[in-house]
Amino acid sequence: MFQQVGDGRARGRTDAAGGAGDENSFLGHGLPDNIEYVGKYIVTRRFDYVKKNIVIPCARWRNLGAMRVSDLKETAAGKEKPLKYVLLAGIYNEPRSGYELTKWLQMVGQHCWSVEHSSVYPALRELEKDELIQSERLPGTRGPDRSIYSMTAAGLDKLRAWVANGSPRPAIKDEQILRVLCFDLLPRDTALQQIREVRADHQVQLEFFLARQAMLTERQLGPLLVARRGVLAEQAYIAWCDEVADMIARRPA
Amino acid sequence: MFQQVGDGRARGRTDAAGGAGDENSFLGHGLPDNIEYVGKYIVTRRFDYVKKNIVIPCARWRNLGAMRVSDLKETAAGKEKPLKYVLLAGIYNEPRSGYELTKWLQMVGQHCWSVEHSSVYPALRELEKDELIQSERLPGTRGPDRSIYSMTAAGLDKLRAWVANGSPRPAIKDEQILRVLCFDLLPRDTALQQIREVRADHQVQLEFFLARQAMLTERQLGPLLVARRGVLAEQAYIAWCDEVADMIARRPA
DNA sequence: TTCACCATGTAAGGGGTTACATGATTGC
DNA sequence: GCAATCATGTAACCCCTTACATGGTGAA
Repeated sequence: MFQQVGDGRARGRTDAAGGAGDENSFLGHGLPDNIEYVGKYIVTRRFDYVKKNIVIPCARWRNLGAMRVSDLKETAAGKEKPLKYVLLAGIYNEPRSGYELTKWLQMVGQHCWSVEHSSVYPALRELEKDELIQSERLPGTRGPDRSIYSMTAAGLDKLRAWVANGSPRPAIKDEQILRVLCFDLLPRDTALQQIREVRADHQVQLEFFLARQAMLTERQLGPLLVARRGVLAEQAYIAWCDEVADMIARRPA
Repeated sequence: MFQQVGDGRARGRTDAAGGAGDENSFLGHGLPDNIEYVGKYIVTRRFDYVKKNIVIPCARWRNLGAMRVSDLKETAAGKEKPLKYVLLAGIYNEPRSGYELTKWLQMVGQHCWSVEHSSVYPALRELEKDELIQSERLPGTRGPDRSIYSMTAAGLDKLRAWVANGSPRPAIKDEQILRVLCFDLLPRDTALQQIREVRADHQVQLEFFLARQAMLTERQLGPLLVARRGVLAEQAYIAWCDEVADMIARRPA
């Protein structure tokens, strides 16, 4: 019940602290409350090994190391990769084909989770294999037939559990901000023109989200709020572009 | 000069259209203007193979296929992975160690390019090997010595060329927006509490960027504008959270 | 003495993109 | 008939995260 790590370097204790009576004690220390996924016992030697799903407060365990954090992984049960939940969310709002999900993510989902079609189709097949979604073959309005996916009861439960959880912070990769960081490397006019082009691109995005917002009512609260996020995010980006342009324009060179 | 693809399925022409006189013609068609990186000749059979760096307008080339788009890759010369430019940008603004760059990206660069330290150190070594940066060993103020990296002339040129280019659109992964999309799966109070927690987290971020903005002047225009982006982005996120909370609160269930 | 932080590294693996592939249908 | 879009798929590979690793310093 207490697995020894087989790398020959383990120097810690390997005896079990187990037994029914001391389920909450480990080598004399009480287990901290904020441990979320615990199989039976925890030993780790570094605070920074332990993030996000499993939190252990500090190096109190430092010299006890024999078991690895990764041994706990299996206890974080039923965790799917994020894309699967993204697809479940898309299907929940409206039964969709793989093609439609891809388009939806690339248009509407621009600002939350954009992926290529080559990731979507395999993920859908896995979801169907796990019976979280089901498919129906329908003739295409134009073009070939497509498989329309819809939720199952199990899928709905899974999605609900995911929605109830907290999110990690948004992960953003935006090279443009870093280019602006180095704008003093460029002649003023080059910089100005670049930021104008960026602004124009976000203006197009903004208009898309505004149009989408206008199509929706409070009856479709979820999609409306997602569109609102698009509007607010693009407006903020455009406002920033304007500030950048102003500041650059006032610059001497 | 016109490479035949060796998969046995190539059915196209393999004769060169080359020669000094017809540099801009190919099999009777003029090359479109919007091709950015062209080695010598292009044949492709799908529009959607061709993205971002190389743009070919349509299936006009469809039945000419013999060469693959990937054969063009080497012509997009000197392209490094984005992280390297990110690090160059960080070092350009101020000589920094790997540890400092990691911290900088995780704090200041939250909203543009956050990475773990295990990606940073190898990338720095590659940059140094290519002589785009140089390092100096300095005693740590507290803790062990560290390698402080600074730009070389070659690195500065490389960075300037990158800054002058356009950026791809920001890539964002934000699960929270998709959770909101499905908020009607949750009891109203659960949803409200979740969005309040998210708001609080972004409030903390906002205050960080406000403090940083207050530290900077127009003398350090780049860093100031990056901080401004943080402020505007977080304000927009908080405004969205408030709208979400309002809408959810007015909801019946 | 413990805790938190400083500072740097390697190995494995995951999740995603890119390139490659096919072929039907509608619109100009 | 060319162009664009609909619709789905596979294989290779890349970048980054996660986990694992070491060890010094300063504050309570």
